[in-house]
Amino acid sequence: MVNADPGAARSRATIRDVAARAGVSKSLVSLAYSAPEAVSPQRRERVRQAAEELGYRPNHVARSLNSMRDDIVGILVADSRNPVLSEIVDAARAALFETGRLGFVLTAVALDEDGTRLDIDLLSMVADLRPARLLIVGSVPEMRLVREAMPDARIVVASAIPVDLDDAPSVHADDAAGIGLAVAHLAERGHRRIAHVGGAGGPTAEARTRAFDAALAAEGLPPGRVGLSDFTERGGHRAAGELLDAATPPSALVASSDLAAIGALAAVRDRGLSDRVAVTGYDNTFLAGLRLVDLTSVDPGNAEIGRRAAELLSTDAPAAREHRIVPRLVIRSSSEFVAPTD
Amino acid sequence: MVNADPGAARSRATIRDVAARAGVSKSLVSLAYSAPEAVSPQRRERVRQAAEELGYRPNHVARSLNSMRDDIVGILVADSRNPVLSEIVDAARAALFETGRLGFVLTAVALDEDGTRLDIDLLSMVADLRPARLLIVGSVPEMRLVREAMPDARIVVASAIPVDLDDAPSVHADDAAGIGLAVAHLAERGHRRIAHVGGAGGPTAEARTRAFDAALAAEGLPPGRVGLSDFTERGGHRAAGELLDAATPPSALVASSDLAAIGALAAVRDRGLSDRVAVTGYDNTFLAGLRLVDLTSVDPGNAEIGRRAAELLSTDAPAAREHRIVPRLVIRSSSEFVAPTD
DNA sequence: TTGTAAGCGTTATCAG
DNA sequence: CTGATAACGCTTACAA
Repeated sequence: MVNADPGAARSRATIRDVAARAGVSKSLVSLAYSAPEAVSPQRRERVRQAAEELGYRPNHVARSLNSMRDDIVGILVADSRNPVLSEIVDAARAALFETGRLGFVLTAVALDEDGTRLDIDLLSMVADLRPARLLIVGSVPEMRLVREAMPDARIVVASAIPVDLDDAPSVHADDAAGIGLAVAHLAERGHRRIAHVGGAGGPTAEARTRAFDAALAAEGLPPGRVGLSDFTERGGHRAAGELLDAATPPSALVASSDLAAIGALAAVRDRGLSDRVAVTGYDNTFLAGLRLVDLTSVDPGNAEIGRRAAELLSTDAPAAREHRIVPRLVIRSSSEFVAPTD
Repeated sequence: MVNADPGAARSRATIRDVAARAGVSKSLVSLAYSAPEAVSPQRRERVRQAAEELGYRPNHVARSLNSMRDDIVGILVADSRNPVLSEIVDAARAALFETGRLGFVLTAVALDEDGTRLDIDLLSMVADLRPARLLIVGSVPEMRLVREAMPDARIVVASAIPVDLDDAPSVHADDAAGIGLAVAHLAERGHRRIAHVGGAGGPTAEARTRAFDAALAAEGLPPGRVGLSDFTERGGHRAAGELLDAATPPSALVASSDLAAIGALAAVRDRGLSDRVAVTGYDNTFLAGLRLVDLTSVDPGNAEIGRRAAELLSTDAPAAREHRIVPRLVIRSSSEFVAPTD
């Protein structure tokens, strides 16, 4: 049998193979990886070389089996197709990589007949890997279950309010400030009848609507109408249509998302009101930057949210419960013009 | 010490706890999961009940440590932000779920200073989980390394041509047919000077360009110009601009992606040529369906690609090397009108 | 049909 | 600094 040949790399080399080749014990090899400074330089080098020759890589699974791992961090993302969340994830991954950690991203949310549910199987697999740190990106449902599955992990939530998870710091954009920027910008351009397209689709939407009301008041403007819309293009189109067809239509629309804003833009265009009705979006996704769209949008600073979250995750120090990132407004042609005087 | 109390669920229940509670041995519990029919109904029920009471879930990591797992399948996606790939992944996951398998998605590709590279650490972690089956979605670089890391796994490639992986079946859209649909549609509308926006950005782009040339010939049309563009909006905008500013501009543009088409649409609009120059996209992503865009696009049938891939993955039977999914054309206003006569 | 024992690859403990 | 030895949670021959 060929298998009898010890040199026949049947499959991956193990720590034993490395030890044998380097002429040391298994434990020394293990040490050489986990606490290099505790091993004499000569031996360390021999181990390194043996490992290289054999193409050895430590088995993550075996490691996770008997100790919590601080070198891997789980990233649970609520919706893998949401570009906002993707940006945050990418930034966080890059930052984690800097600290020498391996971030693996899993979409642990499944679409159920009635809404979204946490995929318990996937969650338990993540838990089995025993990551010492976990990043939750977006509004993952049933966060309590996450904590139960990983009672000892440090958890940070990005771009969502932690629910049932009162020990997890969160990093998110300051939506009130963001909406405020949009409203102030429009007011500055002379708009006085500003309406909101949004308010539906979850707590984030509701918070943005409240921020809208507050921002109008802060600018000394009369209360604005709200066309109820979720974050979708269809919703924005419908809501904007209703607002524009009213007796006294607004001259500017502040939408709760870029998609809703794009729907609103279509409604505006359909009525021949382009360059008469301003529109602003939210999130400054790549959509806003498309030449065909060219939408003024609030940039929540997703990359910074990701970085800050990674930072909070990497430390062991206690952290403030809430971290607000300051948004900025990216002005494009959808709102550049001055409000027409009635 | 509280720990002395065996009932104090320190953390997750293990197979031992279940065995103790059910009054059987560990192995029987294991058997009850892996080969239920080999265990007497009474014992099986007792095990089931004990497991439920303790909230026991098998530890995936421990399982993977000593046997290849056919219940989990790894999904390697080339670019988590590509909506086309996301659709395929979602469809595949749903189909895998039907077969009782757990599909976990990992983006194993990292952006390097020079291009994309496979994230070897992540790949080896996937390999450590020992999935019996692996789905590669999109053009993952260095596929050879994937095979090396998992020599015994069944691999299927979706939406990409397997490179260095001659034993893996692939499922992808029939791009030649797709481009053919777009060209035929335009020809039918009276267009005779049709140009292509694309050709750059990888083998897929090149294949689409060849298909474009062939399609023109098939329609009996003269060869068309190619404005070199990658899949991005910026690329499409630039390339379309050049084509439109030529001495004899085309009356229709066939783009290699929706994004490139959207860039082209902007170039068309900027020149006041809307409703005079038709544009078609490729992939029929949600972008094409936005009212503001309303782009005719080739739908490659991503959901079906995902389903077929999952199907091929789930069986053990040898499969044909290449599976082509038939695309269809979704006609929208960007190309509905009849070509203006010169 | 059930139980015993030996791994899977690694880390932790604790004598040398 | 090194090297046995015992976990980690599970599967899987092999015995009973």
